[in-house]
Amino acid sequence: MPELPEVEITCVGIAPHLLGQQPRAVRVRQSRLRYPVPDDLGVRVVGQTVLAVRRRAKYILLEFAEGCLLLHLGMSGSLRVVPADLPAGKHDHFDLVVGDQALRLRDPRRFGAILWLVHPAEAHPLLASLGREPLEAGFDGAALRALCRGRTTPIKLLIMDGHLLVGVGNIYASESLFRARIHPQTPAGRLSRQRCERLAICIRETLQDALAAGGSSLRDFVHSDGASGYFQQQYYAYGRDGEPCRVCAGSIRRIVMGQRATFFCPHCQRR
DNA sequence: CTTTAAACCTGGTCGC
DNA sequence: TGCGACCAGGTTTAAA
Repeated sequence: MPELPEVEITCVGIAPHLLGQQPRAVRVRQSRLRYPVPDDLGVRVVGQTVLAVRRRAKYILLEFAEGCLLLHLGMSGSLRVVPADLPAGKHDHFDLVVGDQALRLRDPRRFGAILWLVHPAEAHPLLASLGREPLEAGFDGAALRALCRGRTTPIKLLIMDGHLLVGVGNIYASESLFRARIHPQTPAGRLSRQRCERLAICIRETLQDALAAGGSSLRDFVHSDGASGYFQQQYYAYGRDGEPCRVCAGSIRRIVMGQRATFFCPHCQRR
């Protein structure tokens, strides 16, 4: 699924279609997502005004006076704004109908989520324990170093731990570490101040570049207005097992960390 | 507390 | 063409 940049772009893409609007219906075609879709969603949102559309970590939050509609795209989810009468496809599980349009969730793998959070939404267990936003002012080398202090966990797993830092998924974790020239298995607590500084910058740059590129191209992601997928970003490491490093021409390696594929250049990236 | 693996689900690709 | 094995962008939960 989308990582932070893709979720952010989705959020920005759908917002103008929803802000200030009052949904007139919800359609739940498949309620068995990651969590059961609440059956009283319609009661909560129909006729209520969308006051804000925002992102926290990889969650999209539609704010209403009484609570928030929380959307998560899981591994394969996408949100599009489509004509309200457009026939739904096999994996189009949910519509929020606004005027003659519908915000439509498509999610083949059904790891996504739709929940209703009463205010204060931030107190909900899913949101309460979330880590720092990497693009927020104040996330710098010192902040990252504080997260790393005393931890032996490999740095790649640390920057993917949503309770510490949000938004960095499997692709951008490998990409950020490549840019920072840090070996993914380096124990987090053993990174020098300088390397923490560099990694913090590289994480931000990696995410910013993806944002600028319109999000990485992903199999299941489609732009919110229905345009075709994103421009395919050129990765330095991700998915390039056995291919030449773009910096040193050495061979990119694939290992498994935390059950996830991890790509790095053994020559450029040091512990 | 930390670390690790299993679980949720569908579909695409690859080798035989 | 079919079929099984393996892979995929996330995150929670349970077990060790």
